[in-house]
Amino acid sequence: METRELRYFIAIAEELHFGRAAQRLGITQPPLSRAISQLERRLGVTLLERSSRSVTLTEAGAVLLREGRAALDAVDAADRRTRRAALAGTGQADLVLVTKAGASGELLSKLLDAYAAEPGAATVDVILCGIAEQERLLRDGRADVALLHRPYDSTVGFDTEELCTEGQVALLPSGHFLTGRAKLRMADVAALPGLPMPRWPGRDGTYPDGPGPQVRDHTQLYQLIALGRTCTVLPESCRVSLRPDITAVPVLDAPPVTTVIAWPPHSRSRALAGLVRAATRL
Amino acid sequence: METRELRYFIAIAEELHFGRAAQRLGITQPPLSRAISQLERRLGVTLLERSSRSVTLTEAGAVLLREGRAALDAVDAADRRTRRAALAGTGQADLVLVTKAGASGELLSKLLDAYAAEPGAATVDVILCGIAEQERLLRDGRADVALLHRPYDSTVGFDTEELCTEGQVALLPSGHFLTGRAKLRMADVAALPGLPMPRWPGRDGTYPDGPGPQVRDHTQLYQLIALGRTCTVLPESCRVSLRPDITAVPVLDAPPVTTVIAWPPHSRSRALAGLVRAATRL
DNA sequence: CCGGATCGATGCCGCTGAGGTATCGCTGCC
DNA sequence: GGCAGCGATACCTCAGCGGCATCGATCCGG
Repeated sequence: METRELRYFIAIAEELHFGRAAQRLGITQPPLSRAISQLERRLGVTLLERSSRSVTLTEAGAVLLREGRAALDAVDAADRRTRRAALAGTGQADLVLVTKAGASGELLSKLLDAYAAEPGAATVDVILCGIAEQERLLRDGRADVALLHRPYDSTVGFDTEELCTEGQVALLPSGHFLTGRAKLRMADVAALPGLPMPRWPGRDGTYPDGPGPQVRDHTQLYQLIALGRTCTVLPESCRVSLRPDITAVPVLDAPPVTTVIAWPPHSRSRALAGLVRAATRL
Repeated sequence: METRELRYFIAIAEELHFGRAAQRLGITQPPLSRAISQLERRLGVTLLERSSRSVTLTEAGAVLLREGRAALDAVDAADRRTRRAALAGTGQADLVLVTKAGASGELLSKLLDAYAAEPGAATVDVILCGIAEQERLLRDGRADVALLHRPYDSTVGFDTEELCTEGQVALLPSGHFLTGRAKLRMADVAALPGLPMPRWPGRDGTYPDGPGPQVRDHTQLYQLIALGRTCTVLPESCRVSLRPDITAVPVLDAPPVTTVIAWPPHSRSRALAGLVRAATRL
């Protein structure tokens, strides 16, 4: 199976329309029709049900869509990582690290400092993004390593080392009556009248239903907390960069958050191994 | 990058010889030379250092070898799983499960029974093999799901659910003086004079150095234990199928072994989801 | 120091197959 | 029933893949 065929099939499987898929691929419709039926012939499998008015995926087609995406990501990763490997020492970044904006800022800077101090350390680029993108960046080779936070982030499919574990704190508007308490329980925070927990977008970009305000990043979140519209529970390391109009109170029974360094299991380059070593020594 | 180019490059990177690589690929040498230099031109990267008497990999070439193998495995997996998906309901196996021979026999049969009793259960094939092959089979799509044993097996790169945890027992020849004890410690077993621990092959197929006998499977192992040539520590579930000339004694401070069900993270088909559900309900 | 052997690169040719244009056949809709 | 939308097919062109012959560089034995 050639990657061209995979790309074609995935385009059709996503569009469910030969014409539009062809347009997206920058070719015309007939070669696309032929490529797909040839792929079906070679696999000995019907991938699409065509009814001259609509195209639908068969069971096997759905499998190939899932598996093919993963395979194409792997091929793209090979391409990108090879290109980047060739630039080593030219001032380009040898490693690309992704993490969530607003999380583990202190740990990250300590890690980068510690690694940079090592002899022969590679240069490290940092990308800040949402969790949904992190996985994708690691899988398709635009990034090499990530800082993730269990149990919030899934570490499925990656090799990991634990870096540190911390408790969680509730963030409340300063002056809120609960800020007088030295410690809280989840039940105290969950049912606060007038301060519903915020809703974060899922990995498909849509928001779950519920009473809380929609938030996309920590700036929005902090603003809404300061305004007295929401409250939240975050790892206690967020305290070092907290605005004065927000107060943090430890939540005893919140699950502890473990920061881990994660990378695709097969890609253990020398530079990556050095970074991981520096991280575990912190 | 096309899979053909990847296959060509990997062949050369492994052989480090254009002629032999071409032979292995079933083509002649000139097209291979051209394909590689074209790949290098397209990537903008030198992959091989040719000195007209020898071929060596560059840094970037080594990266592409690693990443390319993973990518090709992913493409092969897409191919195989698509083919198998199309055979659903034709009496072919819908799921292929791998595990080590001689481990968790009881758990496995309970799992298969429980799943088979579910409405709409798919047919499940079982492959027994060594740990080195398990990973590969899962990665290139010849298998869909595995039973692994932490901490012995690495679960890196896979999604897992824990099934059960058990202690470990020492296996000694019946009549050995230690079999009179109700419990042991690792130190008791490690330093037994005349009963050195056996040596298992690593994932490259070679045996580590040491005094113990080389073993390749449990039959060999049991034979050597019964002969009084070695002893070992295994999960206690091995007791149900133990020969009478071998005696098991609990080892209190041996690390507990957790049996997990593992699968590639992106491939969560309905059948697989059903099997995992049945497993967690055991 | 030279002739032969080895090995990768290059020039040239034939043919497969990928992509384009035009058109057909089917289907749902007004 | 006419028309529009959509995928399949027929036919053509040409890029590019693979094979053959050969070149140029390097190593080696004598």
